[in-house]
Amino acid sequence: MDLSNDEVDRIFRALADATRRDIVRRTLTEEASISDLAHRYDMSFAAVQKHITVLEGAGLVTKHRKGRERRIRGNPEALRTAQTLLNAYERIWQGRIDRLDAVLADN
Amino acid sequence: MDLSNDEVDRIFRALADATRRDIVRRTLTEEASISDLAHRYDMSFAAVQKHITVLEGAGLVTKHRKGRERRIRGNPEALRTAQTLLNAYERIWQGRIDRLDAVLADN
DNA sequence: TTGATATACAACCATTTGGTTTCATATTAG
DNA sequence: CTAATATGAAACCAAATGGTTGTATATCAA
Repeated sequence: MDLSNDEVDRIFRALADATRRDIVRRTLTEEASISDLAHRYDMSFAAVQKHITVLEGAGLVTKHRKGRERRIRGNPEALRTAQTLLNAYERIWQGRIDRLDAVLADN
Repeated sequence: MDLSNDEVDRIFRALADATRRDIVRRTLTEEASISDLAHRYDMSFAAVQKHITVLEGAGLVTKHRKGRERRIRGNPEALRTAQTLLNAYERIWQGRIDRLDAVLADN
């Protein structure tokens, strides 16, 4: 795994917004174009586009071109990264480990 | 569990900062005063105090008075809340559930 | 070819965030 | 009592965030 603090920051930051969590949820089961998604929220196309950029930067979704569309797909890998992190904190609390080296890189 | 979006926002937001994650990590195994913690980071006492306020607002740590000190203790309960959330997304991806009602409140 | 649709991107704005310094107050130690 | 320590809280600041509108470009449909 081997994560930098910045990567972890980006993942949790991206998850700290209800619209973005909803985009992840939807695209985990079914990919969607940006306009598909933009229809669903009460904000501009550009705002949704920005949310998707944040999610992409955190690795929580991927984009791929499909004609004139960009299809967005949720990436369960990044979610598992966050889960692993939280599990590590849980193990710290249980006293079974005292460091995060197994998960975090040294940079 | 029954969480509002705002509560979830606050938890993930609080976790999206390396200093705050470190405070949680330390105080999960051993409580500490604010000055104890402030010593450890290269920033002002007030800055650390603010990070602790953010963590407390998210329920990730609790404060309790001990003489002139305030002891900070990590709260594994809030961590488990985040874990539960992420597990729900995992189950969505696996097609085993398609909603988050079990975890999220309707407000 | 032309018009409609899908996306990208820039400029702008208000609010929030993460830091600072400073001052006030409470508590403990001598 | 007095000095030192621990905390709280305000005022301030730069940068980031989350939204907007407007414009440009690419692709599809008729």
